[in-house]
Amino acid sequence: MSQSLDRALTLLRALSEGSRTLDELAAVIEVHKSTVLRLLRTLEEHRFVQREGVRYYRLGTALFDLANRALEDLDVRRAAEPALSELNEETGHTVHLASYEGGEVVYIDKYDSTHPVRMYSRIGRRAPLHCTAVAKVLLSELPETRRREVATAMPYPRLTANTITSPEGYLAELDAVRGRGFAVDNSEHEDFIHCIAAPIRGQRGEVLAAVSLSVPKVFLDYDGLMALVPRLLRAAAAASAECGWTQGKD
Amino acid sequence: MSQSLDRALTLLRALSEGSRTLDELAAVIEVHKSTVLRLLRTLEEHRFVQREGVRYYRLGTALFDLANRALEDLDVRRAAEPALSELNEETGHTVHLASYEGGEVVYIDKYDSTHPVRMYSRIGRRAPLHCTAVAKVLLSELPETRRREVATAMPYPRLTANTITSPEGYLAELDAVRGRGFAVDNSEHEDFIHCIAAPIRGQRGEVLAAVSLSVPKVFLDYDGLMALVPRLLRAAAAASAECGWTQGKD
DNA sequence: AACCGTCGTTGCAAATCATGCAACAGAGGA
DNA sequence: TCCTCTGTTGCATGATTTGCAACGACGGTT
Repeated sequence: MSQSLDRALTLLRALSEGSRTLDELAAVIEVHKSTVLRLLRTLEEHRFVQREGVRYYRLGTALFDLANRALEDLDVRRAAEPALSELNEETGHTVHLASYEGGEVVYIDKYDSTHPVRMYSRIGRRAPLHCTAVAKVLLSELPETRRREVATAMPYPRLTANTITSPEGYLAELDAVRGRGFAVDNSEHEDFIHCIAAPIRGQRGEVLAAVSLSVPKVFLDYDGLMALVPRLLRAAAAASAECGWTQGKD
Repeated sequence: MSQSLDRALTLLRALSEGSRTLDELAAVIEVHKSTVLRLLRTLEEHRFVQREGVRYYRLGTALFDLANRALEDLDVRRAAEPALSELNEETGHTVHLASYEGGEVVYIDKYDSTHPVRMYSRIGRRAPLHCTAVAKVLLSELPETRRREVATAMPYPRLTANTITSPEGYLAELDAVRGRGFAVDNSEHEDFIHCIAAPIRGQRGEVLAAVSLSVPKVFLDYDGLMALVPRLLRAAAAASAECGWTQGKD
């Protein structure tokens, strides 16, 4: 709708992959370099980009500022922090906090494993819907019609031998998740990692976010992972309590 | 230079303070609300903003993604991580990593205190130049002329009884910092906290970033803080080694 | 040392693109 | 039910942005 803005945002995305020169960027959005130059200048004024030497441009500090300020404002994140941090320290494994935002599942917090072997993840990253425990938790409590819409519209790329690859299979899995109160990713995303996830609920019992524990299979086999479920549920309950959830406490 | 882009970026900044409605935003940039609507639509397409219900807009997930991807690409940050994390675990105090980017000192990483009393800070935030240990470290090794330019141009708001409030005082302090290899913020920023910081160096000995330890005065008095200097310098040296620094190792 | 090529930068003229207006729609409250 | 408040759309106007072409700075090569 707004051409110049559209172009500028595309530039930012390009820059997120690393520094670029002026006409590399011009090639990306297919316009004259003088046009890019002017866009970059406004972006620079607002500190969204930054010059690196004379030739290269990269993302600027305003982005860090904006993003982290917004993250901080997420109440769930603040409220869940103590419980998740404790879960991370006690188990030593990677803990993720994810939430459902505008049709996608996004990692909004992360506590790295204290073990030397770590998995790769990033705050702000979008989680695949069909093969992660957090996504299963978050989608499992959508209204049924919406759930079906999403499940049929989304892609099911096979990533490992265990990946669920059909809407029917996925919808059945969501029902199971809702029934037992936690979700499992049994190496459906990456061969060497499996995860469990549980919901964090708010005042009215609605699901605000999902906590997950991700464990390399070399550390714990499937049964070992299942043994962690009570600990995970305890953390999720503590976080939920902080968010005003009272149901089930009586 | 680019009006619509300029306006859109201003909108983002406004949204970083919380959700806004359409005409609240229109008031911010003083344009017709239809104009804002169209800008928001493009921002929404790129996931820079997100609708919350039908009335409110807030920042979207693309921002988190961009910012954290960019942060991750900072080599210093990755390289320093193990050393800083260890420093944080051993001392239990808040560790900050800051770097000098385009004329400002920005926090690029943070390890929270394990003590219940925590200080407030945020990744992406800009640090005041005249009263923080990290800024002193980073500015102390600028070329002399540049250093003087910066020191005379910057403001010196008095924040505590100890705040340095003149360019002369500050320049002298920078010389001292360079001489002894670490910087101190002796409650110059906030009354109840004092900090020490040291440089992380790269291949050619240039300062890439600064590590700091921030300690509430109720935990450690000035002498206690000074006793931590060797531990801080050890962490800084370890991080420097990871960044390719070899000088001084022989 | 002089040349050439590459890349960033600027002034200008043309028209595209963004803007404001005014009218419509839909939700919520009185 | 009516009224108000807020979001949404179509359209005409012209300000804004765009591409061009020429300039300048830098670096590498012969």
